[in-house]
Amino acid sequence: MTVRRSSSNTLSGSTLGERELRVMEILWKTPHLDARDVTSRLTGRRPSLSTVQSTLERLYRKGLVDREKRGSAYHYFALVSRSSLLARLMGDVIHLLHDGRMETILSSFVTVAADMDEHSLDELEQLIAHRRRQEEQGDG
Amino acid sequence: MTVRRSSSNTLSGSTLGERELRVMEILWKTPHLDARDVTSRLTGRRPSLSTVQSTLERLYRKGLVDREKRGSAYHYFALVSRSSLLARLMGDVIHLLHDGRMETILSSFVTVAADMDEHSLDELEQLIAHRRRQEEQGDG
DNA sequence: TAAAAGGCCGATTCCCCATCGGTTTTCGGG
DNA sequence: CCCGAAAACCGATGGGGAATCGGCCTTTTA
Repeated sequence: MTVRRSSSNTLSGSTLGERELRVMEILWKTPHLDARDVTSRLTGRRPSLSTVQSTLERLYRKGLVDREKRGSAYHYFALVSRSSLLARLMGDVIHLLHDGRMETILSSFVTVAADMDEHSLDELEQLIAHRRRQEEQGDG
Repeated sequence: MTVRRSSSNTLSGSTLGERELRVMEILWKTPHLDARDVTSRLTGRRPSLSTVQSTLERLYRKGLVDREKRGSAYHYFALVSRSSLLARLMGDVIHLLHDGRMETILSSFVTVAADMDEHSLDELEQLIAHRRRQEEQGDG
């Protein structure tokens, strides 16, 4: 049956797997670890060293981490912060469902924030104010 | 090689494929279509009817659409709105990267909004105000 | 230089989406 | 009530990415 397709999951360009996430968490907590260190810090079932190496390699190719040769082994460190990655993934999701109206997006923002914590609206306002100040300095 | 894993992409419970998204778009635009109608509204390369049926079936199982028998065929309609889905997917992403500090999340919100449109901060503020009014009325 | 440690590659397994063809069910008309 | 068409249903096929290792080659170092 002649079947032609490009990619099954065009959803987000920057999807991460479970293990990849765990590894990012470790690198955010403690930068500059080699594959062995990362392996030893994984909780629960420990995959083999080469498995972790593959994971790190994938993260490297995705541009989420960088590395340096230190002796024989690479030392890895996160290239994107947790909040950067969060922003990126949110951007992907938004781009995916964008209908042209900013109101739709922002409304969903507020919904999520409100559902999460009763004080988040206050914090959100403070952050907006902070952001404004930054923009005035650097851009205004 | 004995390999045991639960799921490769625990990223979001509600991930959608490309075609699934297209179909949702169509149902948001025009509710109550059967598989044939949906197929005819797909732009570009037209998959066969059974392909679209499978897609609708998957969306049905995911709880994103519901259906009613009308004669011999099902009529499908969206169960979640575009903005609901957006909120859901954002919630998934956030849950995934949550480090316990609300500030991280909200900061990413603002970053994304600011990157998207220079006026979005204003709109965001208005939405927060609107939300507050709603909460005061319904929640005291 | 030889052992050890690490990187790199290919093979597997899993899971999910996309895509159909073929079979069964259903429905409306004669 | 029976038949043919249309739809639903089922199972096979193929593709892609993640996770998982074993094994081989390279590099470090004692």
